[in-house]
This record gives sequence, structure tokens and C-alpha cells, in this order.
Amino acid sequence: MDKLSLGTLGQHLQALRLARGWSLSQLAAAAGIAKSNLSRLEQGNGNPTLDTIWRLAVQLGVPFGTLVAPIAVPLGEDGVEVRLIDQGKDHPQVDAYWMRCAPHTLRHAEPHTPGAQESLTLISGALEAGPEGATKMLVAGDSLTFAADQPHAYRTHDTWATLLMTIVYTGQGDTL
Amino acid sequence: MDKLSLGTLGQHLQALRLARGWSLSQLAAAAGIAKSNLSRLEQGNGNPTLDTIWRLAVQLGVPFGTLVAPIAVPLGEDGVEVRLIDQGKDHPQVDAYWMRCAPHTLRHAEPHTPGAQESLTLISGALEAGPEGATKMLVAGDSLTFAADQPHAYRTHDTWATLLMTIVYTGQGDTL
DNA sequence: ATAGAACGTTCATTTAAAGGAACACCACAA
DNA sequence: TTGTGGTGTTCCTTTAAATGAACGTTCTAT
Repeated sequence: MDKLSLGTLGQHLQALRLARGWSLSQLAAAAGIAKSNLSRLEQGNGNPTLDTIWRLAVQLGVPFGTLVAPIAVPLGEDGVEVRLIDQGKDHPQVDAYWMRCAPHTLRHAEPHTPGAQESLTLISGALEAGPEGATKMLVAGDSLTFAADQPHAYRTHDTWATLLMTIVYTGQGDTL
Repeated sequence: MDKLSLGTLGQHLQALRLARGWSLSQLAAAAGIAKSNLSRLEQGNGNPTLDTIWRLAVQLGVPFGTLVAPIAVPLGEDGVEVRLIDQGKDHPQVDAYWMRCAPHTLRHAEPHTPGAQESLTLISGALEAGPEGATKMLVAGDSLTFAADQPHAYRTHDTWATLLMTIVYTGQGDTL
């Protein structure tokens, strides 16, 4: 079972604070919490309140989960982590995912429904992806769109890859 | 400034719990917390500890941030809500945002740094967007890429619009 | 009906998180 | 030197979150 590591939060808080060149006192004041509180948290002791975490996340400008997420990413079995960001309700239907692949990962994906189009946008790292046999290399900032109604694959080499993935289900049967 | 809405957490907890067909007592027992505690949280009162949130998230099998993220969208003053999804650390730098616009919204955006490219992908609804004077209509599944180092705008008509936005800072000065 | 078991709520108590002041420490300037 | 202003830490106190038991319900089975 997953366990809450208090140390991680402390490491993240301190790293993010130092990255911004702020002092502990400054951040505590800006967030509106006691500096004794922040000090304890950075040391890895304590079990902050949602309110406290929230204030710190807002000040640091991070998406919240960033603070508590383990520093070394807990990947799926195949080295790939996928998160659903949003899911459209219109026609065509659109699914948006955030995805992250560890180095030296190869992931095969089954064909989706006929007509489905998949688009990738690299946020960081490098990724080789596309239909089986016709993959392309992507680096940060690159995008790739391909037909997803056939087998396709994602593969990393020496680096991590973080990307946005959208799947558009241009179902040819959708007459609505 | 962002504010922590306690009600949201409660709504999410209850919705996720009911979606799994669990009783309050069951979930509390499984998570190892007092059911009085969970009851209060679902009612929107209280300010749970990180430990408490963590245990509930693990039991419900959700990525944590899901519990606190807004359910019914609290829009910004101009009817636009923007959430940072991820931020690349490579060159070029890439920022990924999730964005949602209320009907009959017009949002002007200042030019970003020179060379910046912006890409939009509609998840649902319809949106008119692009450089000032050269905007295009987009519906679910459509994408648009344009130079973001000039004034640009987003505008909805009778519908909501949900979209993914990525900004690639192809800074021409980056020789690193 | 009526006992039983489940539900979710409310309350008093216990526990610990948050706050505030004092502290030791290091810089830099007068 | 000796201040003065900053750092981050460690206490003690105050506040409130988490607990556990008791409560009023509802539903089912006897």
C-alpha cells in the first residue's frame, strides 16, 4: 500500500523555494503562515493542513500535486505514467492525456476505433513515436499527428519524455 | 488571489465514493480514518490533514490533486479559467495549459516573448482564436498553431470552450 | 410490531498542527 | 568593537483536526 512520505514534501518545498531565491521567512510571510510551521515542514516533520499546502502551492505557483508527488516518479509497470486531463463531450469526442515515459521504454498501443486521430506534443525530453514502422523522432516543442486506428508505439532512448496526447475519435458512424 | 474552497473537496469525495458504490462507513474504515471525520469533510467543513487526504486518495485510486481540483468551474473575472498542466525544462521551453472559456467571452492576450508559438486543441465546444484580425473558428478536435509574439485573442460565442494550449518559447537568443 | 444492522449525523474528548516569541547564528556597516 | 537586520531554528501556547461513542434514521427480517 502507498505510504505518505513526509520527507518528500519537505524536499520539494525547500527545492522550489530555493529555486526562486526566496528565504524561508519570505515565503512564510507571503503565504500567510508561521515560519515555524514552514521550517518544520521543510525538515520533513509535520503533517500539514490542506489550507497550509494550498497557500504554499499558490505562492510557489505549482499545480499542487507537485508538492506531494514523490521526487522519483512512481511509474506504471512499463515505465509509462498516464493521466487523463480532460474528456470532451461533443462530437467528435476528444480525450486529453498527460503522459510521461522513463528512459529506455517501449510501449505498444493497440489500434483505437476507426478514424481516431492521435496528436502528441513533446513538453520535455525526446520521444520516438507514431504508427508501427513509421515512427518519428520528437524533441521538446515538436508535435506529431497520426492515425491511431492502427498499431502504434512510443519509445524513449536515453532521456525521459513528457508529453501531451490528444485522441480525436472522428468516428465515421457519428451522424449526430 | 486563489482561495481554497472546502466545499469542492467534499463534493469530490462524495461523488467518487458514491461512484464506487461505497458507504461512508466503508470508505472511512478502509482508509483508516474516523467516519465522523469523513462525514465532516464531505459536508464541506474542515480542513483535512495531508495524511487524511492521502489515505482517501489512495483508497479512491485517484491522483490526489483530483480531490481538491474545482468541480464546478470557478471562473476568473473575465470568464476564463486557466490551469498549468506541466512546464518543460528543456530548450525550447514548453508550457502546457488546460483552459476553459465561458460563453460570450472575449479575452485579449499580450504578445509573448519573440519567437513564441502557441498551439490550441479544442476538447469541447467552439472557439474563435488566433492573432488579432486573423482569428479562426475551431470546434472539438480542431487544432490551431500561430505565432504568439503578437497580440492575439480568444472568443467564444454561444457555447463553452475547453481546450489544451501549449506555448513553445522558441527563444531565438537561446544558444545553449 | 419489533429486533437487528446498517446508514450518516452530532457531540465531547484527545491529539497534534499552527501560531508567536525567543533564541543562536551569520552578515555587513558604523 | 557593537550594533542592526537578516537568516532558520526551538520552544510554549493556542487552536482546531481527528477520534470514538452516542444518537436518530431507515430498511429488512423475524
